[in-house]
Amino acid sequence: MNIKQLEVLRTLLATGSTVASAKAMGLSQSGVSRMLQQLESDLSITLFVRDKGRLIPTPEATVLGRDAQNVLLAIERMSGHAEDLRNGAAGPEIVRIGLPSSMWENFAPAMLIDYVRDFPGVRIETFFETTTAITKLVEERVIDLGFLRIEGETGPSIAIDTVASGESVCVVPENHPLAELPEINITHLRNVPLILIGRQRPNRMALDQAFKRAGVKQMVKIETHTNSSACSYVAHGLGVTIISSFYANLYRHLPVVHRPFVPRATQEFGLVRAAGVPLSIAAQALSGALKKQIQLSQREQ
Amino acid sequence: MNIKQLEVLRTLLATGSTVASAKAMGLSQSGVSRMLQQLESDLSITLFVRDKGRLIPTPEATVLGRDAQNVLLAIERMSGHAEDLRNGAAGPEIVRIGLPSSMWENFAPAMLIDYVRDFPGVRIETFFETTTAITKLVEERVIDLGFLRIEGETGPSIAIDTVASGESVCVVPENHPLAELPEINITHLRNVPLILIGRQRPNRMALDQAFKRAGVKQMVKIETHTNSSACSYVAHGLGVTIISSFYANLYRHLPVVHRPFVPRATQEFGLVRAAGVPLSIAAQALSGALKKQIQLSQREQ
DNA sequence: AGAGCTATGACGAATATGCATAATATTGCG
DNA sequence: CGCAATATTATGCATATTCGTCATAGCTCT
Repeated sequence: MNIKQLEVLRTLLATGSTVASAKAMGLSQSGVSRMLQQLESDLSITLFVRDKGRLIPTPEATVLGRDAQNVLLAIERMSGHAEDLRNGAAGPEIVRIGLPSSMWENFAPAMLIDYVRDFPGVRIETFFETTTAITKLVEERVIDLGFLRIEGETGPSIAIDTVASGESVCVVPENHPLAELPEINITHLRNVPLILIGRQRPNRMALDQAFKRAGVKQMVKIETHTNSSACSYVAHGLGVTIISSFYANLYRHLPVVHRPFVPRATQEFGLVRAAGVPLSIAAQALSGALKKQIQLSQREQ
Repeated sequence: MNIKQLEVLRTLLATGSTVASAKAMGLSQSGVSRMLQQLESDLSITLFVRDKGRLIPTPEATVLGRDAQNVLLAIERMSGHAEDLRNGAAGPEIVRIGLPSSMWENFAPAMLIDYVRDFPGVRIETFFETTTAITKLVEERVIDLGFLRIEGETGPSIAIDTVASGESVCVVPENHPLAELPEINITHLRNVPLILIGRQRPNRMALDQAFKRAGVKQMVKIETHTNSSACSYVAHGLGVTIISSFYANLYRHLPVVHRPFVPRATQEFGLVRAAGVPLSIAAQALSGALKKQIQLSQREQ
C-alpha cells in the first residue's frame, strides 16, 4: 500500500472512472487501473465491481475510502506543518477542546466567559463532536483536551480523568402522564413513541436487550445521535427519550422533566488528553474551567 | 514522501540510530540512512543534525515525527478496517437525514412534528454534522438526504436542489454598540473580539483576505466550527461573529441582533442526495417537510 | 586497536509508468 | 434498426525510476 494508491481510491470514488481520475491526477488511465488493482491485491479486498465496462464501488470501498481520506488528510497536515516550519511562521497559542455537541448552547459559553478574560492572549478552538470523534481528535493530537462519556476501553494513547457521573433517566414532556411517576421502567414505555440515541453502540445495545428481556417492543420513532436533539424532540412532543442525567441536567430550560429509569444504569464522564503529553498552562487552565463548569451544571438540582 | 520514510522517522526518533532502526525494521543501515535523506530532501527540512557520527533530532523532527505518527496511525486503522471487512459481519423503513449541527434545537423538531404523524411506520434517523460530513454521508449512501450550504463544486455523485439563500451578517449582542448600526463593515470590527468559524475553509479564507486588504487585524478570541456555538458565544458576550443570515434567523430567540456585513457576500443552501438514486416516498415527503420548514424559518423576518 | 556510528559508490532487483491495443459497452446519426 | 463513433477497463511490452544491499570510507569513543 502506498500513498498514490490511496489518492487513486479517493479520486475514483469521487469521479467514478479511471479515465477521469487519470486526468485529474495527471497520470495515464492504465496507471490508475493498475494502482487500483495493486491496492485491491494489497488489501485482499474487491473495491470496485467491474460491470459493463464500468467501475461500481463496493460497500467496502466506501468504508475504506473514508479511511484513505483520513490518511491523506494526515499527510496534508504534515506537509502543511513542514511548510510552516520552512517559512518560520508562528502565531498566538491556540488551545483546542472537543466537547459533545450537546454542550454548545449554554455550557461552553459559560465555561469560556471567565477563561477568555483570564487568558487574553490565548485563542480557543472548540469542536463539538461525538465521543468517537473526540477520542480520535485527541489521539491524533488535533485537540489538546476532550470531554466525553467514558465507554468501555480506551487505548493506552489516551489519559482519562473521571470528573462527572450520571444515571439513566427517562426524559418526558412536563405535561406527559409519565411525568407523574417517581421512576419509569420499561413496561411504562410499552406503546410509547421513543426517541433513541446511540444506535449500535454498546450502551444502546444494552438498552435494546433490556427491552427484549422485558418482552416490550420498542416503538422507536426517531433515531438520533445527540442528547441535545433527543431532548429537543421530547420538548416538542415527539416522544420520550432515555439518556444520562448528566445531559438531562443541561436541558432544564426545556419544558421536560426527567425521572430515574429502571433498570438502573450509571455513566461516567471524563476529561481526556493524549497520554504522556503535558498540557500547556493555558490548556491546564481550560481543563480547570471545564471541571468547574461541570460542577456548576450538575449541582443546581 | 512515502510510508516507509515515515516509519523510518518514527523509528529513528525512538531508537536514536540508523543501525538500531535498521535492525528493528529489518532493513540495512544504509537503506535507513538513505530514506532519512530522501525524507529530508522531500520536505526540504533538516530533521537530524549529524554530530560526531551521531544523529541528533532537530525540533522540526519532533514536530513532524508527531505528524508522521498520525499518518501511520491512520494507515493502521485503515488496515484494521480492511481486516474486519475480509472477516465479514431488515426492519422498518428508516429515512436518514443529515442536517447542520446548528439546526437541532427548534428547526429539526418543528420539521418532524407533522411528518411523524403522517408517516407512523417510518423511523427517522437524524445526523447533525458538518457540510463535509453530510456530503460524504450522502455519497456513501449512509443517509438519504442532506441539507447543507453549497460550497464550490460537488462531484457528479451528488444531486443538489437549491432551496434557500442568505447573506453574510454580523451577529452582535443586542446591547452592543454595533447593534445601533444599519450595517457593519470591517473597520467597525477593529479591536473587537471575534468568534469565527470555518477556519481554513474557502469562505473563511475569503473573509480573512478581506480583513487583510482592509488593513484590519482580526482579534480572534474563539475559533469554532458551528454557527450555533458561535451565536451562543455572542449571546454570552464573548464577542461578535460573522455568519449567514440563514443561520442567524434560526437564533432569533437569543439576545442578539444581526446586521448586514460589508463586504457583501451571499450563500446558497441546498438539499442533497445521491445522484441517480430515487428517493422513497417517505424520503421525498421528508424532503418536502424540510423545504416547508425552511420557508417558515426564513419568512418570519 | 577495536567497536560503533553515518554516509556513499556501485550494482542489481523490483517497481512504477506510459504507449499501444484488445474487448466490451454506450451513444448518436442516418 | 444498424452501424460508426466514442468511451470504458484491462493488459502486453518496454523503459525509466526507485529501492535496497554489499562493501567501504571516514569519524568518534573507549
